[in-house]
Amino acid sequence: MTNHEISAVFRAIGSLLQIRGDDAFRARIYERAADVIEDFPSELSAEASEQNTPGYNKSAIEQLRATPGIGKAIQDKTVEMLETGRCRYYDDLTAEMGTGILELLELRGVGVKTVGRFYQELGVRDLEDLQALLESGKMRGLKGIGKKTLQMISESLAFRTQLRKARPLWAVLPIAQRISENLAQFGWIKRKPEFTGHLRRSEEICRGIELIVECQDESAFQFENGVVPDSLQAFLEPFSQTQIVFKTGDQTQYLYDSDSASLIEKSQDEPTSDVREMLPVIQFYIDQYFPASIYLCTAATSELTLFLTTAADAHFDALPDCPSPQTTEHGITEAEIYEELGLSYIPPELRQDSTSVAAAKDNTLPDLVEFTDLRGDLHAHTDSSDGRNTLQEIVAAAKAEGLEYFAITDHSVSSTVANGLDQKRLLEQVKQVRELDAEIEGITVLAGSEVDIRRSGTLDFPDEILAQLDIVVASVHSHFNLTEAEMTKRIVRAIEHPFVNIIGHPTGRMLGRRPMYPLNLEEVIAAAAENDTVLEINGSPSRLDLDPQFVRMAKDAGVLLAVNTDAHAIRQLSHRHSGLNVARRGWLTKAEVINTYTLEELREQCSIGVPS
DNA sequence: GCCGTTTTCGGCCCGACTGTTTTCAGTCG
Repeated sequence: MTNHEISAVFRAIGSLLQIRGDDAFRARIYERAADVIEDFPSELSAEASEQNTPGYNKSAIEQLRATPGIGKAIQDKTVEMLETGRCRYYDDLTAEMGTGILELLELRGVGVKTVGRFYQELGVRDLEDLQALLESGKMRGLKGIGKKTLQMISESLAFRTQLRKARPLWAVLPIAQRISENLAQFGWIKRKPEFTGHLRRSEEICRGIELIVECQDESAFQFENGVVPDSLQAFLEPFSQTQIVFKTGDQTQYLYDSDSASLIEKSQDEPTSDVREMLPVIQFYIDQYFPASIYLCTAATSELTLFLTTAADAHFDALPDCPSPQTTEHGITEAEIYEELGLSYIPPELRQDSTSVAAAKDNTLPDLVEFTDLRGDLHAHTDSSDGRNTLQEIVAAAKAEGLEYFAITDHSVSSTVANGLDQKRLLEQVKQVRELDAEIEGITVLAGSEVDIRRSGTLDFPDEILAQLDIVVASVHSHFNLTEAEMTKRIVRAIEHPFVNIIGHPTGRMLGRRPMYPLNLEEVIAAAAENDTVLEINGSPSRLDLDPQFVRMAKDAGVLLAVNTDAHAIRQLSHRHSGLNVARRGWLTKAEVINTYTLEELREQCSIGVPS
């Protein structure tokens, strides 16, 4: 198991204990353990840490045990998970309570106390139970839950229900990776499975998992006599609660019967001429709601399959012609397919809608920004506010990543929960940053702040303080329930502030948790263009804010963007990757992303890197 | 469950603010 998976188990234990009404302090220990392991600097499993010994990474476990708050019980359960892949304590808890109850915690308007009451007093075990309860009217008159709260729960429930079919990339990726790793072990697979569909397009919200596996030869997916190889049976076992469909290339469909491990021919659908319907594929559901497709191909058909399955429907329909399924022995490459279609090559991230097809026809597709173009990060936190690492640690890590410059932007005083810095602490930090910058070779450290935009649009620090900073990122962290007009005015006011360089996570959305706050993006973008204020693409997988559609709007208005990590720990420096994906999906070129600038260019063109 | 002893139990608890409700749960990063 990976650190991430272990962390998720501990977090679930913590939540379940609270819902059941156990000791809150004990529950908190599990949550803290989840935090520690999530951000642990090395993988605890020997495999994941690439040590050759089987089992767990011994020195990492010792280091974990030495962490404050991690005791023997947590260590034992961690080792148990690394050795067996299971945690008996967790299994017992979920056997008693189910896992559906955890989904209720994601609802807005309720916390662990209310969910605990639903569970303990009303016997609610999942979203369906709650939905039924809401519809029955039994929730009305419940102590402590008034009309407004009820309304919020209802809306949030609808948001969650929708989310079962459309999930954030960060939630889907680990499942897809696990499936890919499981498949890769089988002898009939020639090389590691490849992501396609939503995953290959790097969509922030996925509606399915689609993988391509290249088989040794076609016999691997003809399934003659209804025989399914043992390895595939083992693979499909966890999904056998849902319908599993096998399609061969000739439009024959089979239903998989897990009891007899055999295929039963399914009544024929209407014949179709859509070549995508003729691809050999195994389709099933990850759980009740989320579809997965595993496309089977050979070396000769792999790139064609990749091409056909990467395009979103709207994009596919806009293609001038459908590529012919005939292939040569070596197979046809995607580049050759585009050439044949009379189009310039369209990067997977742009195969979302019809607009890229039109641009490919005219040869006007942008030259998209590349990961290697990124020179620095302009939004990161240390343990002075709510980051996990010290200034020295995270700067050293940024340097090791090859960054040329790195801005320290801890929270400001209003963000009390995040231990925001007051003026005195900020000025102390600025001094430390300047000292570190003078000391360290190979990277420039910038002194900044992620300043709260207050309710009225004023900033959390006076001008004479802001003037001493190299960079000011201004963000909204409170009062999310303003009207659209109020929120727009608030943010525009911050944009107009002469010392603000960048607006951080401009729409405030949290993928899978809450939608963006009401905001008139046209006005915000127009103001940013007018005032030369940069808008942020926040690379945190749970945000990915701005959304690509807004990135494109900003680009078209001539606004520059910053791809920032908002790193709260060293590992989160990797958020540059997810941020870059968004930039590419928003059609950005190198010149439109300020992190690709040299420090000198940043100073001259963005007034970043110098006190105001 | 963890920690640290006045060494085998007792204390631990992100916190200011909001909004709905009437005394407290939820929110924010």
